[in-house]
Amino acid sequence: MAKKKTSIKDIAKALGISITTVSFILNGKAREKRISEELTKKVEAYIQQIGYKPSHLAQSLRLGKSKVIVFMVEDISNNFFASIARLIEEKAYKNGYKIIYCSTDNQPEKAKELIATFKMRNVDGFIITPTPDLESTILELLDEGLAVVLFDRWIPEIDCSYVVVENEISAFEATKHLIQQGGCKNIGFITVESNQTQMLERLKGFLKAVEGSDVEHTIFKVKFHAIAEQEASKSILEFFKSHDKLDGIFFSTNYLAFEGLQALSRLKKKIQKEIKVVSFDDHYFFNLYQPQISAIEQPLELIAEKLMESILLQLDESNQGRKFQQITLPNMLHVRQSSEISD
Amino acid sequence: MAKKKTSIKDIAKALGISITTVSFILNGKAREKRISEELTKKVEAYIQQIGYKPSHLAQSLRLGKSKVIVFMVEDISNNFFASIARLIEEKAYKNGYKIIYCSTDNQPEKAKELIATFKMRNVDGFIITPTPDLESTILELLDEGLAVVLFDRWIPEIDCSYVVVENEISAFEATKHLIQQGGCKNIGFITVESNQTQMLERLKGFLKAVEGSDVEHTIFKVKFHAIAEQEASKSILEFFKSHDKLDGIFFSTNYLAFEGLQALSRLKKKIQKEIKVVSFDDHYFFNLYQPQISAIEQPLELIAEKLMESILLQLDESNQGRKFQQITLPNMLHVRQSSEISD
DNA sequence: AATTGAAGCTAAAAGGATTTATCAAAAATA
DNA sequence: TATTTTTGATAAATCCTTTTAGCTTCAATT
Repeated sequence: MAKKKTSIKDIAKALGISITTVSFILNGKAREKRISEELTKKVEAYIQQIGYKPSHLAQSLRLGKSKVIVFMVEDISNNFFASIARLIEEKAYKNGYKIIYCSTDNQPEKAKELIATFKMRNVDGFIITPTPDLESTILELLDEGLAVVLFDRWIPEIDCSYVVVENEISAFEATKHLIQQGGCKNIGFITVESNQTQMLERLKGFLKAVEGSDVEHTIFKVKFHAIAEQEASKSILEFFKSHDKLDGIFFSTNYLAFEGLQALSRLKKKIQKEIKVVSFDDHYFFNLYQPQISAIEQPLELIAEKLMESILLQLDESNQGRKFQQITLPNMLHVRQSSEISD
Repeated sequence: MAKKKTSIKDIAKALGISITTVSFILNGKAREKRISEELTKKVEAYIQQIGYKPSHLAQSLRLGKSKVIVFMVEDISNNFFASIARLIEEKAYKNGYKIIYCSTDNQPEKAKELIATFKMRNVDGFIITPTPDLESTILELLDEGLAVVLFDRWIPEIDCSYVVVENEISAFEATKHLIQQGGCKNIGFITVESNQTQMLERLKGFLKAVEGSDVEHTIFKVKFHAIAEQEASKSILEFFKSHDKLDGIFFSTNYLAFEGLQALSRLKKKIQKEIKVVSFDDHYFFNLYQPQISAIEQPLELIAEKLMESILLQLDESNQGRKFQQITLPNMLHVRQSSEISD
C-alpha cells in the first residue's frame, strides 16, 4: 500500500532537468524566468499526465504560510456559529484556505491554550468570538503579524478588525415595537450574566427604549452556572412566578427564549394574549412555534461574507498599509404573532 | 513585528551543542540515546525558559504525518453534525489532532474534490458521511494507508470502519409503538428520495412493522430538489391534503418533521388527537413544541466517542494488524405527547 | 578579436525538524 | 600494554518546496 508520493524531484529526474526549472514552471514563472516555451509545455504535459500535486506541507514550511484559518467560537454546535461555519467554508476553500474549528465555551484559559497550540501550527489567521480576558493574547497575535477578525462580540480596547451587528439599535427598536405595537406596559428583559459586548449593547438598547417611556421594566440575568447546568429554565420560571405582572418579554438571545417559552408554557401563560414576546437571534423554530415568535434576525450571509473579506484582506500580501475593518451590520426584526395585538 | 520564531537550531547554537542532541532531548530519547543527565537538565531548563515549541509543520514534513483529521459531513450547520463536531473536537485535541471540517451537500463531485485537496495537504484521516458514488475514492484513501471512518451512513461494498445506529430496529419499534400505544390504523412514512443507507434502513424497519399488521400505510418520498429549494413543506402539505385519512406519521428525520409540523398546523390537524407523530433524530425543539413530539434519539456522545476511538486506532502506529471496527449503536425512543393516546 | 548582453537553465541554500551512521574519549577487558 | 566496549555526543541525510545567485552558450556590439 501507500505508494510514496511523487515529488518535484521525481519529475525533474524523469525529464532530465533541474528541480528549479520544474518549480518555476509550476508556479507560472516560466515566462518571467525565461524558460523556453517548448520545455514549459513538455513539463506541463508531464505534470498533467502523472497528476502531480505539490505538497502543501513543504510549501508551508518554505513560505511560512499554512493557508489555514482557525474558526474559534464559543460553541461550534450552537446553531448561529455552525451556520456561520457553513457559510465561511466555501469562501475559504475558494481562496485556497482550510478551516480548523474549535470551541472555547467562553473560557479564557481554554481559549488561550487553543491559540497557543494553533500558533505553533503556523496557522495564518484567526476568526474569533473572544472570551473575557483575552486582550493580551489577541494583541500578541496581531503583534506577530497574524490575521485576526473578531465577531459576534468585540474588545473595545483593541484596535483590530471585527464584524458585529447593530445590537443596541435593534434591541431599541424591538423594545419600541413591544411598547407601540404590542401595547406592553411592563416588560422583562432576560439576558445572561456576562460582560460580552453584544449582550451589554442589547441591554443598553432595551433600557434606552424603556426609559424614555412610562413603561415599567425588570432586568433578569440568568446566572452563568444555571446555563451551564441546564437550569436556566428553572431559573427563568422562578423569575416569571415572582413577576406575574409582566405583559412583555425580551429575550436577549434565542436559547434563553427557548427556555423561557418552556417556562411560560408551564405557567399556562398565553403568549400574545397575556404576554408579548420578542427575542434576539432569529431561529427556524420561532417560525414553527405556536404562536410564532417575533425575533431579530442577524444577517448570517453578510456576516460570513464580511468575515472572510476582512481576513483575506489581512492575509493578502500584495496589499499593504492599514488593513483593519470595523464593520457593524444591521439586523432585521421579524414581527410575528407573539408580539402583535391579538384579535 | 513578527520576530522570527526560535528553532531547534537556535537552541543548539545558544547552548553550544548539536541539533541532534536537542532533538533527542525534546523527544524524550535522552536516556535511550545516552545523553548525560546533566546536559539533559540544562537543555530542558533552557527550553522551558524561552518557551520553545517545535514547529508542527517541519515535524509533519519530516514524519509524513500532519496530525490533522478531516470531518467531512453533508452539512456542518445541521444540528446533528454540528453536535458531533463539538463532541469529537475535545477528544481530537486531547490526542494532539486538529480537525478540519467541510460540507459535501451530499454531492459526489464536491466530496471527491474536497478529498483530493485534503490529500495533498497530507491529512492523516477522514471521518466521512459518504455521498453516493464515493466507493472508489474511499477505496483509494484506504489503499494509500489513510485512516477512514464512515458514519451516519455506510457503504456496503467497502470493508472499513464505520459507526452507525440501529436504524431498522428503532424505526421498527417506533412504528410498533405508533400502532400499539398510539392505536394508529393508517400510517404515513415521510422520507427523502435518496439511497442513503440510513434512510433505507429506517424505511425497512417501518415496513417490517407495518406489514405484519392490518395497518394501512403510505410512503412519501420528498423529492431532492424540493428539499434543496425549501419547498419540502409545500410538498408535504400536498401529501397530507391528498391523504387525509392518515392517523399516524413517521418522519424519517427531524428536518422533515419540522416541515411536516408546519404543514399539519396549516391544515389545523390536531397532533395527538387526530394524528399521532413520531420522528427519527431527536431534537431540543421536539420537547418544546406543543404538543411535545415523540422522537428517536441517536446517542451522540457515544457516536462521537466511537468515531474517535476508531480513527485513533487506525492512526496508532504501534498497533498493527486488523484495525477496522464496525459499530452499530442503539437509539432511544422518547415517547412524548404526540404519540400517546389523548385523554 | 575582444567584450557585452541575453537566453536558458541549474546548483545550492533555506525552512525546521528527525534519524542514521559515525566518531572521539573514557572505561573495561584481556 | 594492547584491545575491546561503553559512553556521550554529533555530522549529515532526509522530508519537499521556493528562490537567489550563478553558470553556460550563443548572438550582438565595438
